[in-house]
Amino acid sequence: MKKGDHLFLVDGSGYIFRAYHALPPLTRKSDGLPVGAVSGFCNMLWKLLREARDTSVRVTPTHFAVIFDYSSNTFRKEIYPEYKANRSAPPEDLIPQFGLIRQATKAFNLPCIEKEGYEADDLIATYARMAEAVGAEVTIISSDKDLMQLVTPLVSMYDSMKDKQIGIPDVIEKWGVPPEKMIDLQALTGDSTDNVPGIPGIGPKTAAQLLEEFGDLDTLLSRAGEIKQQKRRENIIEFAEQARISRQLVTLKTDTPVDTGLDDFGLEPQDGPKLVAFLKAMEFTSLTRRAAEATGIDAAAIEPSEVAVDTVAEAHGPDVEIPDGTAPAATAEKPQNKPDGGVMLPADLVKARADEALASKIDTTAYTCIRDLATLQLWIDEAMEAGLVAFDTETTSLDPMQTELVGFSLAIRPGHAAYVPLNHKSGNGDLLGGGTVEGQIPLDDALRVLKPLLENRSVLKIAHNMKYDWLVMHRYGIDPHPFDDTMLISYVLDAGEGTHGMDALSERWLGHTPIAYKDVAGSGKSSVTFDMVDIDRATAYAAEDADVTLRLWRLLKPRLVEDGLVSVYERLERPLVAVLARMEERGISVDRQILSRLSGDLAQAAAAIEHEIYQLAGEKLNIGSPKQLGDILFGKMSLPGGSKTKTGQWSTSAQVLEDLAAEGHELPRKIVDWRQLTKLKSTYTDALPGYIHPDTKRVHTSYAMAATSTGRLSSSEPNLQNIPVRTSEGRKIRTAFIAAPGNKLISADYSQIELRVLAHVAEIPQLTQAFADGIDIHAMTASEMFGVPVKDMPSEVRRRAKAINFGIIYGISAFGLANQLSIPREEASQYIRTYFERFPGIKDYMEATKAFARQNGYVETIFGRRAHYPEIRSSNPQVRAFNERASINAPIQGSAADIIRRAMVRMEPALNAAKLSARMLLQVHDELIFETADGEVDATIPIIRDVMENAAMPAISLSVPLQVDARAANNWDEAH
DNA sequence: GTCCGACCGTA
DNA sequence: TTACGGTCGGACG
Repeated sequence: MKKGDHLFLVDGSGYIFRAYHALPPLTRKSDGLPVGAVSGFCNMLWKLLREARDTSVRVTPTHFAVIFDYSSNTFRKEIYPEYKANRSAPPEDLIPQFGLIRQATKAFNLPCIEKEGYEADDLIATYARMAEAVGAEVTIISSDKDLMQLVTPLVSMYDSMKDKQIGIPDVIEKWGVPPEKMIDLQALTGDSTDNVPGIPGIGPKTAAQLLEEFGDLDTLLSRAGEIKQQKRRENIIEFAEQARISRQLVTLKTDTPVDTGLDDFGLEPQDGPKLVAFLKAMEFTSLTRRAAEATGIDAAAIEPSEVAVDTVAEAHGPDVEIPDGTAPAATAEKPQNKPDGGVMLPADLVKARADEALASKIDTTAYTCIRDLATLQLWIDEAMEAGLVAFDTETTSLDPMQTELVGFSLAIRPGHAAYVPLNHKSGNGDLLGGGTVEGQIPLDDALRVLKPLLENRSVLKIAHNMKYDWLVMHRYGIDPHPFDDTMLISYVLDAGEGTHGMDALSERWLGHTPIAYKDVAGSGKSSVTFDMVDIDRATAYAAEDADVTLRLWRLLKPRLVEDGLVSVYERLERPLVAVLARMEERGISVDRQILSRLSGDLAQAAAAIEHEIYQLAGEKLNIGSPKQLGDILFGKMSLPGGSKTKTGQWSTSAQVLEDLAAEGHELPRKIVDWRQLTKLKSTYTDALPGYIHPDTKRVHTSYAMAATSTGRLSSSEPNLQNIPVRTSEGRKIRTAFIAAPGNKLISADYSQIELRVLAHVAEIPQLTQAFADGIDIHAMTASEMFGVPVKDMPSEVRRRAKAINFGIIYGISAFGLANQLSIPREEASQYIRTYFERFPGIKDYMEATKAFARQNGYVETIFGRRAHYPEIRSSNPQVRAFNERASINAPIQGSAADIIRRAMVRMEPALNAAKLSARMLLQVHDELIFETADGEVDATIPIIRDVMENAAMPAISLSVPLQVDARAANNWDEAH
């Protein structure tokens, strides 16, 4: 930058608040996202930049930057803790706009500047002085009086909302003092909005008069005795120190350490497509049109950009790989409905959509069946025009890795839905297998016209359980995006409130029972695959699913905004869909021979024990039947003590049998051994080979994203999250999970993540310190509780402390702990009391969590995910106690689940950036399994560790470090 | 054929 | 004492 250049500095943060209050509220039509301040901001930038190109206007910028506050924790808080302490949380419908305005700045191709610990005003002051020093002119786009101290012959201000230039004469006219005395003036008057005290009874007029008379603040304070008016004199003397503090508070820092130099602010040409894409995403139609015209591009050809929405104030940080900013929503306030009406606020939209959903009836006879390419093209054109479409696939199997596409359905508006049959067969098949039904579009033709729709970035695809449809379509060479998933939206909104299947949601929200699958395809032995279903029946069923999905989306999506859950959905759920789909698609290699050999060994060992059991029991029996076992043990043999199950049967649990074995009985021991062997055989070594895919020769599990109340994933068909590890016999099964030739498996797991989360959320100093020091956490607990030194601690003492630590995470009860440790309940009770005495913060956390759950009906993770406990207020003490324990556990288990989700979302980009080929294969709650080429192992592990250990950042800065242990080997057993 | 309880594998 | 899914036996229709 040089003399003659002209720097524009926009006070972005100041603008947000002013625009929010000055402009009418405005929400995005499609989902009710509040965008009023964003709209005003974009219009202002547009105007400033248009004038910048208009050479007939005298003032034109050569350099341009938009400056934001980073957070309210600045050096001023240290000088004066009450500074800005009177500020309440911003209104909820303003919160998402903070992030959007930063994204708008980038869309306009302008530098977006912020710095932790400094206010926007300090950065503006610093840059203004830097520019002045090289002889450049500066215009500050703001009307904030706090910035007026910066005005000089070279620096002026511009109030964009009043279209008014502010120079030295304007400051004098308005405040009665020149700019350089503004600091002293503000020190005297104070500022109620920022909680700057000043001197009581002195307003701008008096302050100006006093400064005129005495020259400056210091002179005034030293000669205060000369003031004639008694009250004024007394006040100035009494509050002199307060005025000096005020001066420090209002004086802008002109030496802020800055990361970006002035030369980086050079005005770049507009990036038309980028700008139009953002404006389209915001649904600012007229500005989109103007921007497209001015930059000479076709707006219709530009796809809206994907915007990230923060719902929590101050949750923005510096640029990171993944835009971020989730944080607890507990401090956010409910949006205030504006009485002036006219504009739909989220709450109104939610209500309107709920009414609409219940009012409109679903007519399954009104759907279209599309049987020729021209009609399909018309529907696709219509969906393109609409910008959104509900989509659903119909297939031959529930397994997306095996299934074949039979048809698909589309819905563009409620009631406006169609089914496209592609591969229906005739039912009266003879030995030749029946024929393909006439009048279906050839699969390749249909996919050719469907692909541009599903991959068009300007058309939102809506599905219920998109991971399934994504996998199906991906196998046909299509990568659907962008998308919304009504199952996941429901999960984010209502986890813990029933299931999130489409039929249940339709029932719950639309008051409509969709056609049951079994009514179309039959059930059990008489069931047929969907390709054998009559096309008319299929049309009613399939098109209805798309219709219902669209209606659910219209109803549920706005609730995300109202409840402040947009970022949970957009950061923790939606991006994971494709990540998990790829993991499922990759599968993991399982060695059939190893399993087969283990199976044989287990069968032999079990058979031997079986004979011994028959001998000891004196008769043959079905050992797998707890009922028969109970009759023998406690009836015929009348062994002592057995407890009963809920249904009054004798319990034959491992615990009971172990206790009997400890008393010297032989039979119970044999039964326990037999159970272990047959469990391993039936559940693992016999079952797993059946899951090996015929083509890929790998095992492809399926992850359920919306199955748990806490935010954890679950795995099924097969469940790869419960592969044995605790016993050496069980661990042999893990040796069958192997890396492909030339590759290694890497296992990376978080160490003690839930206890670390507990230390963070409950703020327990001893735990935090122990994790910071990297010492044995259970031994530390034992030492604190029992006064035993950590060195040479008996293992039994440590074991008890460990059980208590886990108990705490589970919402401890004396009954449960007594059971776990096989000690009297009184003793367990005493342990818990001692624990709470040593770690009082734990007790506080538990009580606070229970109270929150009782008050709100849900609890929250550190990232704002909710887990609902509608029965926490039950009058049944057992039910209530159970819900209390679960609500204590959920924030801990759920926060850990959120952390690993964040790691998973970031993992692929991080590996790609490092040019590594490692593939993420499995997730086991606190562990990730990868497969990578032999030669890349050493380079890959540090990347994995880095992503996992920093996964909470920057949204949450944990008070404890996260530690990840990672190892590579040829099989899962050795890698773990 | 379908459902539920008991049991047990994991974090 | 939290969160899951799979297998089995046994009862029901």
